[in-house]
Amino acid sequence: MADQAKGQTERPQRRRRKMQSVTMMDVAEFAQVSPSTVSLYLRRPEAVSASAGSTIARAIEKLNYVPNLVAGGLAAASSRAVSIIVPSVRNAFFAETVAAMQNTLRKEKLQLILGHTEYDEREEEELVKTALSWAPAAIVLTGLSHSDTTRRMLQKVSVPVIEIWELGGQQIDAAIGFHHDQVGAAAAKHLIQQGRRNLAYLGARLHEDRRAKQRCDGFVEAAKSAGVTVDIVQHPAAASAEVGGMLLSEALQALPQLDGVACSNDHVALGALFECERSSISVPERLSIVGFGDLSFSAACNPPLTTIRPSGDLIGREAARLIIEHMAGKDPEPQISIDTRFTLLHRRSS
Amino acid sequence: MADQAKGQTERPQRRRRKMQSVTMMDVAEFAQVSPSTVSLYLRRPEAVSASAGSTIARAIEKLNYVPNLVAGGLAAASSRAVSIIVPSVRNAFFAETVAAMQNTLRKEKLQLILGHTEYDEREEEELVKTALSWAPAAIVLTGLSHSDTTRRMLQKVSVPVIEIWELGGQQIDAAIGFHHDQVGAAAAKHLIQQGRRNLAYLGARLHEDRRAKQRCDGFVEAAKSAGVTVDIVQHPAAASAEVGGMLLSEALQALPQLDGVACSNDHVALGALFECERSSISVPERLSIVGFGDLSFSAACNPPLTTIRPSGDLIGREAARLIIEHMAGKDPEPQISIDTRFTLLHRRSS
DNA sequence: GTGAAAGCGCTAACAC
DNA sequence: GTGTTAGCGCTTTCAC
Repeated sequence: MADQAKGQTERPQRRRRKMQSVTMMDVAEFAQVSPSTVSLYLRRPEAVSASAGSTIARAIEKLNYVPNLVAGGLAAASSRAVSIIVPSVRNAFFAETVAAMQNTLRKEKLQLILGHTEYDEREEEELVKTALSWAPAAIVLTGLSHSDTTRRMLQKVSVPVIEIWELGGQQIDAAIGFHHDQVGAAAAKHLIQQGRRNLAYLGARLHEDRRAKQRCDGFVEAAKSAGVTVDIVQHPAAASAEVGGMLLSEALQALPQLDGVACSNDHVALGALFECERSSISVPERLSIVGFGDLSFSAACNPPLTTIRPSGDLIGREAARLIIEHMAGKDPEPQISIDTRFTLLHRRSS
Repeated sequence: MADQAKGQTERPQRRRRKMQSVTMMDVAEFAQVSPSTVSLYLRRPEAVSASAGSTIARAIEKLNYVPNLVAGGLAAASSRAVSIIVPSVRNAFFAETVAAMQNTLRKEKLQLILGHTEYDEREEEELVKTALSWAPAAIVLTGLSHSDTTRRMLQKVSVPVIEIWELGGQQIDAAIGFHHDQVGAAAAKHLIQQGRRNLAYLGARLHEDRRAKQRCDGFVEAAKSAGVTVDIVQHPAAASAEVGGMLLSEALQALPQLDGVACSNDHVALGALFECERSSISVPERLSIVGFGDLSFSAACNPPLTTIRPSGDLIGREAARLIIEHMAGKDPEPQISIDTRFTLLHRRSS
């Protein structure tokens, strides 16, 4: 299987390991040029004469040559891989960013290497270490909070580091995202503007999800400084509709006057909506609900959910852009931070 | 930044590229052993004497050595990377599988390289080609349907290929998943068992999503052979609650007698549920709804959604297991196919 | 159990 | 514009 399409007397005593069948050298031989010309053609076709170019193209086609990126990465001391580390791709927010990055990077033939921290800094540390051993073109992390070791490793290294989905802390190099406390504040302001005076924040996994915590804090602070009643009701489990339902009934019990809630995200908000339905609490008349995320169901539920959209895809595209520009030799301004903002979508749940 | 922690007279005229600061050779020098011993220690610690082992361990620690997996991959002609190609990680089903794989593979220090086809065979072909150029330890594809070129490339290559999320077609090598037509049939049987006689399938993106189509076909066939009325209502857009609402009202208009629907997935089912709420159609009294996926909201909505759970995480774990076993030298039976089954969760929407 | 030697397939100076 | 040359950092025989 390994030896077809190759001159049979060429390398007679190459040791028989599982090797690549057709290499750049084979292409070069076939096209009657040197390997470096082939290499050059592959990376910068315009730098090669038209005639040589087309001969090489034909040879590649004929031999069915697939370049070995591993070898290329070793020789160039930097691979065409980008390492991205997120809490989990099960989370729709990060999935969207990963998908957007991948879709932009693939046009440049860059590969994404994925890692999941599951919200664990130790795990992140391991992931960063292995990521580094791939000599990636860039490494993308979620959030600004990392272990000291992680931070040290990353600072020592010449790979560009991009932190996503959070702004407003100490960043290693580039950061792309938004201020989560501003999200919380926007939700509070919106509810107050709607005449609500007894607020609560329904929070899920606030102890682990730093950004959800920031949104919560921003909410509480804005409410307090506006002089309205505000409370936090939370659950240690991950955000889900089930948790949302539980949190809302708990909140209602604690604050019978409750007339406005903001939620960790739209899953929680959806659960709150379901709970209102079960308890015949009319939304938004008796209670206003604001979510976060603008997930796929948010515009379709009853009533449609007022929510804050974070543009996770923009984050991914911007990250990809930074990486591509860096590879093109453009030296990025250090410590750059890009605010992708967010949008409050006022729908009928408030 | 590249030169610290290294003997300064050792390699005086190494050209100044962006190179790794501390290499295996540095570790060997420091530990007073040969590089091959270090290499051996790293891969099979038990094959090295205890004393040498601990000296090397200390050297690694001291120098803060991070192995270069790219170089290793080149020398070994196979990298510690697994390529996984899915339609999109935005889709919760594939996200779950990817997450499960990653979580299993990471214990073996294997990396996941991710690619998105966006349901495009041409794109898949490109992705497979680049995947191959990474000399991955294995390559994982979604579904059994690929372009001829893709299939040919994959067959010619010695990398293990695993196709996931579909069973029952012509497979390249290993396949892990379930029969989607059986899912459809199970939904139909369930509805009929509940006394429903006028069924419809609410399908999203049936022209692109082959597996959704199979579920639909299985549904229709089972219904027909049971002698009940059945219809298909579909929309070209991706599955969403919005589409679900539209499809249900369309179905209701076409079949006023309609008393049972199965949906492309739970997003569509949720939308149907919302539409019932808006139109005051009581579920399940007047209409039964069955979804697919058991997504995070499915148990929490009103009424809780009867659905079919596909165990996407099992698929991921099994794929990872196959790969790990293969790397351990275990020759897998060729053309193995693992049926991960599915479970119908009877909740109150039917 | 350990080391010497020979690459893996490619890139990037640099000379021509 | 093209070829020559010298590695990139590691793994893997094969002796010892």
